[in-house]
Amino acid sequence: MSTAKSSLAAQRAGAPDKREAIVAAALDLFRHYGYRRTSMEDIARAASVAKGTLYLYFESKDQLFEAICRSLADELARALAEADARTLPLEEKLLALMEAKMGFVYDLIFSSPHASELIESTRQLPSAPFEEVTAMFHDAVLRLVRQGVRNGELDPKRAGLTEKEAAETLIAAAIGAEKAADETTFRKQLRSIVRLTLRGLRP
Amino acid sequence: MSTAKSSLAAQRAGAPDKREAIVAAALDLFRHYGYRRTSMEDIARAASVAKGTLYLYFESKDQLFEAICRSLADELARALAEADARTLPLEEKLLALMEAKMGFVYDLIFSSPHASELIESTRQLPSAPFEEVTAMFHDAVLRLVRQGVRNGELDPKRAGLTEKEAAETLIAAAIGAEKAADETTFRKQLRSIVRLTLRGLRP
Amino acid sequence: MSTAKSSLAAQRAGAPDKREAIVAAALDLFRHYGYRRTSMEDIARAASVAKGTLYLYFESKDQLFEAICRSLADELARALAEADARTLPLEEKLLALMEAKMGFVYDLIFSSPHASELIESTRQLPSAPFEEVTAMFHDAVLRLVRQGVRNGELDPKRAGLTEKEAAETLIAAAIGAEKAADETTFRKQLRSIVRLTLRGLRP
Amino acid sequence: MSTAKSSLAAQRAGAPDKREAIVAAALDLFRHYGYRRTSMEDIARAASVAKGTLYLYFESKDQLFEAICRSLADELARALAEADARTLPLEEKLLALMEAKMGFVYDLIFSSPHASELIESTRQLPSAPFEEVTAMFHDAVLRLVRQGVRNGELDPKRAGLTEKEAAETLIAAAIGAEKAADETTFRKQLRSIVRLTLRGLRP
DNA sequence: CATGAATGAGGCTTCATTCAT
DNA sequence: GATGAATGAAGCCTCATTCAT
Repeated sequence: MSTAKSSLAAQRAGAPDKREAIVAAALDLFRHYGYRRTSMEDIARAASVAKGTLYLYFESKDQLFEAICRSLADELARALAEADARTLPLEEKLLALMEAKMGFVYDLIFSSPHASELIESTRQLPSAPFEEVTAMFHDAVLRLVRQGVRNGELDPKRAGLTEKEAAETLIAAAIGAEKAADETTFRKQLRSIVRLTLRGLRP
Repeated sequence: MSTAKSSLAAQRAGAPDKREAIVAAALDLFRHYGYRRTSMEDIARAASVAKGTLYLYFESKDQLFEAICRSLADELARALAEADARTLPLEEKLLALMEAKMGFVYDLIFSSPHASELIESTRQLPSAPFEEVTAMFHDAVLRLVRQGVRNGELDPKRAGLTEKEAAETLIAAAIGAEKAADETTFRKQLRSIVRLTLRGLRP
Repeated sequence: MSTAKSSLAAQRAGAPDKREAIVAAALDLFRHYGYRRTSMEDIARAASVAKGTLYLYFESKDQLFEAICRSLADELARALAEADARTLPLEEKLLALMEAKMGFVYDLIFSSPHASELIESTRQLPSAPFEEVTAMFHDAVLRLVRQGVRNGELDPKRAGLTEKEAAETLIAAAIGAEKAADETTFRKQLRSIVRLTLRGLRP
Repeated sequence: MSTAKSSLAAQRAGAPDKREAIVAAALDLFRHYGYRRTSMEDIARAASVAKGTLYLYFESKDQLFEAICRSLADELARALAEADARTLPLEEKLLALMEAKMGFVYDLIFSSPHASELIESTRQLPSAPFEEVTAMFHDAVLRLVRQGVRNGELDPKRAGLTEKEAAETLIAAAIGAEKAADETTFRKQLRSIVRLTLRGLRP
């Protein structure tokens, strides 16, 4: 990711490269081996630092994990904001948002056999960072639904749903795609889910 | 401690009471505290047996976990078979199947804060037992879709999907409901998802 | 200490020998190397048990230490009670009490270069056990002083002290002997201190 | 951080300020938190220098501790010399010496809950500095006893002691006062001990 | 001289598993 | 079969010390 940037300035400021290296190494290991099967020793080795160095940047294994989650949440927020900024037809726009959100989860997390452990820990320790970006996502979908209603493209009432319920249902259904076994399946299922649920909301 | 207890019948069958007690205790603890935070000591205490006894019935903690999964898979299979045997209108029947499957996962597993850890472990260790019942479930939904097509109630082609793809999409979408925060939400979302996706498959 | 006593009964009761072995090993090591320079590993090795076994008998290093202090306090209490029970002339009786108390401290604790660390820790963690026996000791000396006054052997008022102050002063002065460099010096100094202070209290 | 500070004079002498600051900070921390609970990091922070700087002035944590002891020993030597120089009646003079010695220990060291740890370390690492001043103290008391004998105020033989033994006993008894729980008690007990032991040495 | 990031040995504790009774 | 005391590998974390800047 960061290739040629270890300028003197960066070095002076507490070697942020090292922090990044630790986060990267830890994320990689957590994804491949799970939280509990990854020891601080492993992380240190993977990041090419000494065990003690980890504790210069993170107070504990848990806090390192939390930092990773925050970092992931930030990245997800960026991807979502980008998708939200695009101007596209309804279905395309919804798909873009869904792909940003679910694809992120799928790619970075559920791609690993220990993803759910990551996600799980997410619920216990550092829920905050993810809650924020999740709220942002729900809001974007709700706005899209409202716009569709105004355009006459959608009519949630026909399906017995309020606008908000419709948005929540669209999201809930799309979440199912995260569990796809491979990326191709994931994209296909996500597209199908979006198409079917949108068709179900048509006037 | 326990010298002359348990009936002869129980004795003959290898004291199945004890094995069941262990499984029940372990399931309970795993659900409440997660796999890694539950020690064999805890399980033994909860099952009112000695630690060593656990190893008379299960080779290791992992194998105990696998046994739990098998037990859960059996229970799920029973619930699914029951739902599949009922005669109901298309939407009701699909909802019954979905509730059997997703509701089971939701109730028994996702209801706990450590559910995903359980599920995750599922993927690593004992995928087999769940794969079988999952295949059974997919088959039931596919049969339902085919029947709907024959009845003229569904037309996957209109949505650009084969019958099999339609079934997979219905399932994938419904899976999203598992993540609901509470049971009421779960049931509402599952119903909405089923309704919307089915509407999307109408001719 | 306990040579031939590991009867089956003893074994069954949680192998108290082992607990004693641990306490003995730990006391020895603490005395020779100090609390912080003695690792649980060292203690385990000296007691011929595995590291984990220590935690079957004591919750933590600190609690092991506290147990040692309690054990010492009990031993001291026994020695004091024994001395207090003897019938002797005033000076001899006082000396017997002092030797029981100061000698105990001297022998078991101050004999080691890390004694004060033991004592110090004593003040922080488990002061209770020692406080009790200390109170018992002060009480015994005070009773002795009062008896001396009744007998006409002592007259604290001549030195401007109440009976209680006289007792406290006798004790305080005797404490100084604990710091003697070797046992011979200790006994000689204690005797001299007792004699001089008692002479100072004569009518 | 500190670029252009400290006067040229200070610079020339090797910045003695800094060395003193370190010693002062370390003494303070050792007294409040004990040797092992005080990290080099803590000392550096309290002295407002970098951790590495400590090692420019002291080879190790132990040597820093030794330096502190030497510094304390010097201070004690000054106090003793001052008391020894005064012209006072026997009891007053002895009390002055005792207060200088025991009071110093009491104030600077036993005043802290970790005092004995300090004292203990004293015995291991840097006994030398304290031995010298201790010898000086014993010598002063011995001279005082001899002078008392010449004056006819004291007669150790009556108590069965040589002059040297009498001096050692006076000191040993006074040491007990160091353990007083508070300064008022300390002063009272020291005075009582001196009075009683001196009375015991009277002709 | 001064800095403080980096090091890594070493400490305490947990827990899955074994085995003598 | 049943027990639970014992084991010891492995984990997380601390901190005295070093060294490049």
